[in-house]
Amino acid sequence: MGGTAQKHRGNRYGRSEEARQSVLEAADDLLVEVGYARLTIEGIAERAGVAKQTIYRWWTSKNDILMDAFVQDAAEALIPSDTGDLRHDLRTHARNVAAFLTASDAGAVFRALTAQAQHDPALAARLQAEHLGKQRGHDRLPFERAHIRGDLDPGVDIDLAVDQIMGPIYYRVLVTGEPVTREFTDTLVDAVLSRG
Amino acid sequence: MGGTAQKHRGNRYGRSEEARQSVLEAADDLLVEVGYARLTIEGIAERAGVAKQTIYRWWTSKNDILMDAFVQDAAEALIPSDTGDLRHDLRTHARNVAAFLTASDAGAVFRALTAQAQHDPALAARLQAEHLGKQRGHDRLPFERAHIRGDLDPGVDIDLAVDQIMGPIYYRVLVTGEPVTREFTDTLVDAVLSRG
Amino acid sequence: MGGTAQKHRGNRYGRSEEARQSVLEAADDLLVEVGYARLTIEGIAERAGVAKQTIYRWWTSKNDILMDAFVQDAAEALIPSDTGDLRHDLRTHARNVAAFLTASDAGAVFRALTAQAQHDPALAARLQAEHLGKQRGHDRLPFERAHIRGDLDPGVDIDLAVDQIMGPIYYRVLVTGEPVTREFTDTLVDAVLSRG
Amino acid sequence: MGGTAQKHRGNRYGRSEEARQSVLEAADDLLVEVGYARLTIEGIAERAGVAKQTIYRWWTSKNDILMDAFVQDAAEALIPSDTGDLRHDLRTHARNVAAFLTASDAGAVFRALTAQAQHDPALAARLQAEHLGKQRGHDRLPFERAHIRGDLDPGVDIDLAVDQIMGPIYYRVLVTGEPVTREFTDTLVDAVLSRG
DNA sequence: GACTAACCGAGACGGTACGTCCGGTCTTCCG
DNA sequence: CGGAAGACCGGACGTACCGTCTCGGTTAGTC
Repeated sequence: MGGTAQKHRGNRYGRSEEARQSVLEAADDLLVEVGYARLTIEGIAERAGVAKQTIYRWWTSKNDILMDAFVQDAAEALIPSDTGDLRHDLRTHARNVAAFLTASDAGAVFRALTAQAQHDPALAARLQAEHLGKQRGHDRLPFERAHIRGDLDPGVDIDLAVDQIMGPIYYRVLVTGEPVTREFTDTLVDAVLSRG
Repeated sequence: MGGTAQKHRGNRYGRSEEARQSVLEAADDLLVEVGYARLTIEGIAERAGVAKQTIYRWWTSKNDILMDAFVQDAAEALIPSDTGDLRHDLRTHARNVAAFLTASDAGAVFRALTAQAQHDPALAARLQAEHLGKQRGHDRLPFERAHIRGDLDPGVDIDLAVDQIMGPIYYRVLVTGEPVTREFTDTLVDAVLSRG
Repeated sequence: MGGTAQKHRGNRYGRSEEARQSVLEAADDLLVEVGYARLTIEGIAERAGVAKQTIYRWWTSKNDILMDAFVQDAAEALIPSDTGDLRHDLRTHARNVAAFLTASDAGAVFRALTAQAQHDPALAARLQAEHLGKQRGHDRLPFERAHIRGDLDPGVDIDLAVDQIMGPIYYRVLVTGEPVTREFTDTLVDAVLSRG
Repeated sequence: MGGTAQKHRGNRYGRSEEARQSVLEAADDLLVEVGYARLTIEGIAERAGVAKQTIYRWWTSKNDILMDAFVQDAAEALIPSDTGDLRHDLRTHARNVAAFLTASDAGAVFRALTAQAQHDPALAARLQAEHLGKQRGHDRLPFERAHIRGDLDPGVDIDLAVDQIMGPIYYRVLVTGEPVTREFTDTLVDAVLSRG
């Protein structure tokens, strides 16, 4: 990315963008096909048509690869709309988050990464820095816009409100495994907005 | 236990209770000492002073062992008190759940199991059947007691209320990694009770 | 053996003859079916319908079992005929030895035992004591009978003569793997008798 | 050797000659030290300072390793001298064969391989192809040289003569366990030469 | 236009742990 | 007290990946 990697196949002036892409795609595909436990670096290398050493030159672990793949895929996702109607924007955003987590390939990668982050502080930090921080910013957006518009009760703690909407969604996905319906997300939004 | 396993060291009339205990304790200890990733069945066997085959005779995987260890440890934990005051009981329970998740050895095992359950449906099912189902029952108890006492607004959806309190707690623990303070849990309880 | 074992199934008055026979037959059968390398004590026990401990109570190793099985089977075999004609008796005996080694089940057991005796001195000693010593006596018989009849040149070293006939037969069977034909054994006999 | 394996430590252009040698020497040493039965591939790997997988990459079994070790060691051994005197050359050769079989490390490996070849046809074939065939050629040499010199009775069957000398030697070594004395081998040679 | 440093594929290597098989021992209950 | 059953500790099996290390080939800027 960025401009260092061009079309060459790799030499002292830069890495092979082609190899990079092959690896990320192979990792994505294999995660979906065989699952996290059976995802191996050797398998990724073979599927990508790349030497194992090439992977070790640029990534430190399979989590590192998945993290890159996830960042690339999920880069622009999950920015809430801005219709000027707080309730509507929140309801739509909550639904989108639920769909992302339960129905998309990127969501599968996210769940795998979140799982591994439980026992890998470095991964947890990267996930926080490169995704969760930004995502929290997105999750706060509807409230901040409403605040600017003057539509928001000044007593509202935005971080708490975000936790109260997002928390139960992630809880169902990661812990209880229950389906996350539209009724459920709408109710969560309404509960937060009806308070105060 | 149960009557099948007695004092013998294992023969055709039953397994060795001593070996069973050694394995579960070794697994617990090693998880805390070296972490999930470096927890191996060979390591458990060595620490427990047990042959590897004895482990494979009774358990199918290291997750299976951890599940047993967790069920044994967490069996009686996290039952909410009953003071007759719904708000008080909920606040105390929420604090206890948070402490369990973040500060106890059993909580560490739970987080590891929840993580692995993301890519192991069989483990997810066992976790649901042997812990989460029962725990949800416990989490509902304060509301049900209040309902019986006539202290609860009849319009309250108990399952939703539980998700709204527990969801954000697990979300912070498993996803964002933020600390779960007493203020946070109290506020969650109050938000649920103030609605309607 | 001996008379201590009768029809009972094993109690304080002696071992079970039935179990003994089952084990020896199972060992014989399995040796032919799966070969020496895949012959296991557990396999013999299962096939014989006998507990492993019963085998360990009476035998020390699978070689020990095979040795018993072999002694029982080959007990009366390979005694040379006595027609009064040294050349004829030797030729017939040499042919019988060759047939035993190459074409019989007992011969297969013998070859397996001889092989293992190369790296098991205890087995070598038992094989010598319980079979080879007796067999050497049988191999010498035609010469001794001829000696008594006065048909044998007094200068003949009987042990050497036996080695010169038997040696090449065993050599072909155990080492070169060449077929041992009637022409070959007849020639060996003639060569020994023509000398002197 | 031969050009494929050079000084490198093993890469796609060839294997590590150093590892190959370590394994063969470790196998040789351990066979003598602990005996065939206690010779394990793990033991060889540890002694050789080599990974188990490296052994499995290049050899199929411990017999395969021993076969390689034997071929390398015994390559040039046991070629009979050529003094122009058939009786003398045969006597010397017979004594050398006996000494090889009973007193040398390579002979110990040979006996182990011959033993295993009884129940391993593939090993028997390799032993035949890579050693016994060549050795039989060597064993025939004195007779062939004498034939060329015109010193040999044309009626002599060389293969039979070789069997009559070598057979009893191997028989004593592999079967009866009797010592193979100089008198014994000399007598065998004389018996073959005095016929006709 | 030859040189050269970094990247690339390929894959051998020393390791660790896997899950299985079997050896030999021990314990329990039955006959 | 012998035997059936089978759990137990121990150790080796053969396999799968790990992460490291050469190799020879390729490529693009430099001299």
